[in-house]
Amino acid sequence: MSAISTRQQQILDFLREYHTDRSYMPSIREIQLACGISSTSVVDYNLRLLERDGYIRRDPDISRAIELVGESEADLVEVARIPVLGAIAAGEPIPVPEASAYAGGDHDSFALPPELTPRDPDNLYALRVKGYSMIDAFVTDGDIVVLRHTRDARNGEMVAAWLPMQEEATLKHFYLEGENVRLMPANPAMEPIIVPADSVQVHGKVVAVMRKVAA
Amino acid sequence: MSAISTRQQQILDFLREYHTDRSYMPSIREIQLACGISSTSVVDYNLRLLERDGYIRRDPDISRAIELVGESEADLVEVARIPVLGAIAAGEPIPVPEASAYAGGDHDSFALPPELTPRDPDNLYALRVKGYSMIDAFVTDGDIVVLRHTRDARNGEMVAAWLPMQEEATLKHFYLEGENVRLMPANPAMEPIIVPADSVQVHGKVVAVMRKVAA
DNA sequence: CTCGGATTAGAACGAACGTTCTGTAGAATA
DNA sequence: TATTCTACAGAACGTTCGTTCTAATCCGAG
Repeated sequence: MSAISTRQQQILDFLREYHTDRSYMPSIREIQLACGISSTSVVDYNLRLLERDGYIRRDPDISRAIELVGESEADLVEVARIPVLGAIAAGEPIPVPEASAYAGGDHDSFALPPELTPRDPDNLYALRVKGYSMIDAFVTDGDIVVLRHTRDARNGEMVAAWLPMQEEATLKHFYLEGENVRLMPANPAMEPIIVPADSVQVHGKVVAVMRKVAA
Repeated sequence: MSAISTRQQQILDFLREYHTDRSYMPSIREIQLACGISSTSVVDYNLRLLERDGYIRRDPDISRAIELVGESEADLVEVARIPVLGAIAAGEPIPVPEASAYAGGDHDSFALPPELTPRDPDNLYALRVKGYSMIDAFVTDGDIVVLRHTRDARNGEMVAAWLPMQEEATLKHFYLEGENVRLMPANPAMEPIIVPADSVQVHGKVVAVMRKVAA
């Protein structure tokens, strides 16, 4: 790509701005007006140069058929939108996802970055952490935990579990040992909990944790 | 949204297909042709219904100004790509971002979800956490910490600091108190560190933390 | 059956729009 | 100085395109 004139940069900037606003491209006369150009032929002239140099692509005879090549589209990333179903706190039952929740439910949603998205992005939901009861899992008040809804876990996986006897919600590593379940804190300095297998309700596996640090 | 007729579904499908191919929308006559409709007025009629029911949005008098609301555009999210400059560990100096790093450097990059992106997404970089020395900040091995590069912090902000005397990197809340700096662990059960202000190098403020939990 | 709303047809109008032609002014080149 | 290339200006032409008007057809409710 060769260097670009002020005029062409101006047009390019306007194209980007206009497109993010309206999701379609301006007409030549709109470019003319916005950039203070006195003739449509000048716009056409510069668009030709921009196309020759590979900044845009045009479809002849078609209105507003300008495409920005590369860049602008490049940092648009496809992310999984997952619903935030509610909060998880020590003494409160864990919200249960209904089938409808994953679709276009009226929940808040959260964009999980691709780096944290599992191969299989189904049955994911998120909960906001309330309180400081899960610091043994390096999770603190205000964090978002992303869960995959499942009723059974494999050994070693971190699960969100509800203990009906204790009336307690917790995030622990899961180990099934015969009749019992051992729930191991992520922090090895803390003590495990061992409870009968039938008094543990696994609500999902923890997939990711994210935290926005207050300014 | 009310139910949708076969014809309208057909048009909607064509809009999606056409848009992914060309990145702009078809004209009414192109819709007519593609869907085997005998009159442009029928296309217009059905587009009106689609707009009334909230499936699309149109800009009157403007060619090809049809927007698909929600869905197709919705899971494409503009995210900030931030460079991962290296690792942060207790006994190792904190990597310093060079000016070139933020641009098209050859670093790994990470897509920060919009929910965690600050108003001002400049000077952001990320570090991978090595080891378990920062559990008092609820940060553990393998976490990604997102930092905003700055040399001075305001009281209360969580910073990434390097203590040259102790040769130690740490994440703590920052409080300047006269000649000294008090570094408070996020976990209130831990003890603060108080050091002379000139023996603390603030490398950046912590903006976000993210963790992928092992399957 | 009749009535009324929903859907389709055909045609035409006029605005929006891309394109092209002619011409000018300045900078670069020789 | 003469020449050429770049950038801009103004106007006009011919499509493309959204819109509208009228009328026909279909179909379920009463």
